[in-house]
Amino acid sequence: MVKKHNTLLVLTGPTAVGKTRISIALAKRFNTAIISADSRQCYQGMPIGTAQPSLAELTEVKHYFINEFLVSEPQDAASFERLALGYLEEIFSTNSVAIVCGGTGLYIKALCEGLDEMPAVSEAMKATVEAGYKENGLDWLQEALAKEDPQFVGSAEWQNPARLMRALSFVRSNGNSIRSFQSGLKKERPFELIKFALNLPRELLYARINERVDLMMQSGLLEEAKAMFPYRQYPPLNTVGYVELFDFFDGKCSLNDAVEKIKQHSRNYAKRQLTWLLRDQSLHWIDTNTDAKAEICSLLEKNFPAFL
RNA sequence: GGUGCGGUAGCUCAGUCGGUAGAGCAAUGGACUGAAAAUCCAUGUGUCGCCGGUUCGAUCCCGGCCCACACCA
Repeated sequence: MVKKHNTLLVLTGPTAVGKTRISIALAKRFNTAIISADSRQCYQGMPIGTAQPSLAELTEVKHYFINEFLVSEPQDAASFERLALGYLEEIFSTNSVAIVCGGTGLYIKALCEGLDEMPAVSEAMKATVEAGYKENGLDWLQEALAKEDPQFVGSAEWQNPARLMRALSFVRSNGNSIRSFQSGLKKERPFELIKFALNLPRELLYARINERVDLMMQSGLLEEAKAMFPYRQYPPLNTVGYVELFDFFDGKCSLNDAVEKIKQHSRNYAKRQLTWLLRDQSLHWIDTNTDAKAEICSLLEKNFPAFL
């Protein structure tokens, strides 16, 4: 028997565009599993705020990287790349099609193109640098980098403390500039890729986001956030839907204001996702206003008749 | 009715010792290879409540009016 090429179907798009529903339909059609590419749905204890698939959906179709980790064990793009490649191997052992679905563009890029290999930075060093920044500010970070990592100076992200802290803790841990590891080269993957991005006219998307936030509140987001409140210092809780409610718990704003902020920040987030995604020339864009599933299938038929 | 405080960007406010004004948030666009639902960057003409007066010139000073809030009756 001739072995068919394994194929990874990627389904992405801004938050609340309707990815989950369509990914389930596709998974059933191909009788395969779904790998979530979502930097927040992978944690336990926040199913409502991160809009995880429902329990029914999760039993209907096998999902990976959903509800899998504690918020005290933060994941990142590199761990996702490693894990997802493992999941894929498992899926491809019995199936020639796999689906990745999620809105975290960097994770999808990590899986499809790979991240450059680089040594780890110790947690202790991260903490030291972060403390230094908190105490001495951005100038301190910039000056330290100017001295310790001249190669990084003039970086496009010279004002971005998150990037600077990583760069500084990286040189201090490894002795070399993080830049010397960043080749930007794409890795070869042992499977075909077909990438879809779902979208909606902006006004409609924003209306859906607003509605979904109200739905989350009706479904118990407030209680969920209350339960996660003790873990707020963990990075995964630095998430739209939780930080705003934490502010409410702190007495910084009314519940109503918090909910409005969640909507607003979700809209901002959707725009950032779109900005990232729009640069990816390999994406097939699909308006979910139309019958997205049919559109995807017809595109698949055209490009990859072997599947159907 | 009286007194006080205020009316400036979509919102909250700052400011101009008189030369037509600026922050935060929002909005819009953008960046982003180990926190990515994070983080960062760019973009600010608005009858400075209305009508008069003083002045070369008023959003700023003066008078009147309207509106909001607080307190006193």
